[in-house]
Amino acid sequence: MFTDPAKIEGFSFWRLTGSIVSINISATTHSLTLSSSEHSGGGQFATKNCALSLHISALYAFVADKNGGSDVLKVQIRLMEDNLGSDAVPSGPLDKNKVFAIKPLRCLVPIFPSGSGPSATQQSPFAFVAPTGPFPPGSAQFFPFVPPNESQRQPPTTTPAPDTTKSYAIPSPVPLNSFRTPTSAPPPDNGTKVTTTTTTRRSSKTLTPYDDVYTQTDNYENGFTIDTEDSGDAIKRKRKIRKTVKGSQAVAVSSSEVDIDPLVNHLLKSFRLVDIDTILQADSNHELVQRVVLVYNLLRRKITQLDDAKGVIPGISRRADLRSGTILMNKGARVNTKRRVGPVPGVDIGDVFFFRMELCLVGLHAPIMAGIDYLSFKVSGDEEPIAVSIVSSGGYEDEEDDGEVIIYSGQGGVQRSDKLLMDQKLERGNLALEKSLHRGNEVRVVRGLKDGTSATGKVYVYDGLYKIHESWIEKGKSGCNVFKYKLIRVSGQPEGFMLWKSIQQWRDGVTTRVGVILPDLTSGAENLPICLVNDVDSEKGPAYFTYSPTLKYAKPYSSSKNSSCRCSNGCLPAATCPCVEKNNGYLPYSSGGILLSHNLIVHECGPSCLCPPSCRNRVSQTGLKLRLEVFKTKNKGWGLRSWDPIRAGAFICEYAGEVINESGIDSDDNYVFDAGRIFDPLELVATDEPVKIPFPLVVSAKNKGNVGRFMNHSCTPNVYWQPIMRENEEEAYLHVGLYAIKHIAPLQELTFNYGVPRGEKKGIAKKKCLCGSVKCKGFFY
DNA sequence: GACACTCAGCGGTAT
DNA sequence: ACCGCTGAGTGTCAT
Repeated sequence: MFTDPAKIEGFSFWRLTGSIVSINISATTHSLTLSSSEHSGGGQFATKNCALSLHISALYAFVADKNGGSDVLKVQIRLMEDNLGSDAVPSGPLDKNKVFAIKPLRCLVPIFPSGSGPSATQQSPFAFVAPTGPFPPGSAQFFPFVPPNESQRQPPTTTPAPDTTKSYAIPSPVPLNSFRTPTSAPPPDNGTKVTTTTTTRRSSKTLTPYDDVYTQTDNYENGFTIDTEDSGDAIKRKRKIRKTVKGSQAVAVSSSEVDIDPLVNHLLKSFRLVDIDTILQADSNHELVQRVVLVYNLLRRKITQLDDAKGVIPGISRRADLRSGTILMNKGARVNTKRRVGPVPGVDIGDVFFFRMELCLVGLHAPIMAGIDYLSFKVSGDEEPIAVSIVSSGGYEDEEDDGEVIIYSGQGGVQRSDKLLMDQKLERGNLALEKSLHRGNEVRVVRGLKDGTSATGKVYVYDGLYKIHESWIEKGKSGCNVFKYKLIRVSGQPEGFMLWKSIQQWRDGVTTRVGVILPDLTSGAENLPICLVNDVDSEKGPAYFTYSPTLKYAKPYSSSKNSSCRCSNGCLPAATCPCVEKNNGYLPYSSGGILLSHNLIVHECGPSCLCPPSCRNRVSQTGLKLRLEVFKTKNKGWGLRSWDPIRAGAFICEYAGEVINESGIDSDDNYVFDAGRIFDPLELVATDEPVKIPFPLVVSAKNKGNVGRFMNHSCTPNVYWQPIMRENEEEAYLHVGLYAIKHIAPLQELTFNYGVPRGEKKGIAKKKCLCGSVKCKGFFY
């Protein structure tokens, strides 16, 4: 019981002015959150302005007698007083015996005892660091901590100023500690270090979720009323529950969506994404996540291709990324729809994504634009947002140090190019981050990075869980207030973004890749170097061969009446050129060089076409775009992988070598590519036709070849091959293009399915498959 | 080719 | 209704 005035000594008081919207008090976390609002125009409340969170050692609340007909809440707060700097705070005569009245007033003014006051003698286990700095240069103090100016001190005319000289009667005080549930225990401290550096503005102690909250609402005119557990409906917000249209109920808003509806249905059916709830019981989350992203990209690429063919039509959306996402969402083809704190099933650290929609579809981050995803927790009838994930894309002025720390800027403030036009407010995502700071909940972090392999694109890397350790307000470039949050990665997680940093350093030559045998095994034959690496054993390299980036034809197949194009600026999708027509009227590649659909044959422009080498229809002819490396695998000899992330549909490389006769296949040659083999059907298109090639093609890369020869077999590959035709007027050259099936994170091994020889081929022995996939057949040819 | 600028876009939240 | 660390395209500028 709080009866002895002496016990108040050593604690700070806050005189609470301003129109307080809510007061949340957690007996578990020993924190107090006061939200103040501003009376904005139109007689409405904007619950915007400031919230203040403090760690308190004890708090007592009382309901006083009726004061002029309305209840008046009187709150006495005791704060630990360590580090209180008397010069930075308004000091003055302070009667510590006071219990202050809280009424709907206009601002929040801290009052600290003078420096000569007695220091805290009761050491609380809860650290309280005074909100008085030091603050970094250029930063502003959090609003409530700024010494108030006179206008702030002035109470509004409509409400009486708190009487700080008059003592209130204290009717039977009830310590809030009594609200604590007896079973509530402190959370496990997941190795998170409690930082108490001098710059820490808040205690970074891990906090439990508020399991017990004393909630209060403000109706402004009538003062405060105490909210009991079951009377919070006034502020209950009903969450809108959207019904997703499932199954055959097509969305078909626009005519173009009607066109692709059969394709969508086919994709969903062949990828078994029709009724995810049932499927989930049998399939793993991982597989489902993969399939959703795969289907999304197939659909997006197909829509892009269809859009391209139509040309630019003003007023018609070209956002294939959004449209394909919407279609899948409406069909219910998404996973992890229930938003959650912590990891998302089926998504691993290091997974890459290329569109915000993908993050949404797999349940990693729901908003398609906003950087902060949060959800509301029901707390005693009130709702309080907590952040669950952020996307750090460098859109604001973020900084990061070693890849484990992020200084994240809050949202809002109307961002124009790189400047803020107004102060950010503690609302929405910012408020959620603030709450998460005190709750100490884990926040998923997605790093948005520039995709070096694409001119405009971005890559999103899931970097695992972080915790918010600090928050403060800074003045941005344009002088407006920006909220800043310091997030530190939870330790013990697999490498995520750090890998990207390492790769960047290898690329920049800052650090050397461990185990490099040759910096460029092509000796300059390709336009990018290909590293030879062995960090597994002492083998010095693969058997000798001659590097040749192109396919060597002894004699081309003859072709009749083939037309070449005359597109001097390169072939365009909407134009009618013979090369586009050969591809059934669609240019096979996107402007970024991504294969837009799976084709029976890709007809690229040939040697006699008049288009430049930069033509969009010459993707496989312009050399490597990805920084590849040949590396020693643990148990499969040498393999191939990429330093760059790879988008689904991206051209990786050709399978180069010497074209040989079918009959000339050497049984000892492990570097044969036979286009005539039977390949597992790819569920990539709305067709069940197997790949047909116009004439046999067998390539041996034993003596001569390119990086393609190092790509190993897998029963669940991430790469597939696609016949590419390049024609002259009289000659036809068939090539083997290797394309990414799905998005591939850096340093993941690139594999394709080697296929099964047709009929009984002598000398081609089964080899033991070591791909390690759950669907491994155990052998390959 | 590196930005600056523009704008439609849509799920989610708040009103 | 409003918001937003999109994404693609176009325009502008300094190399």
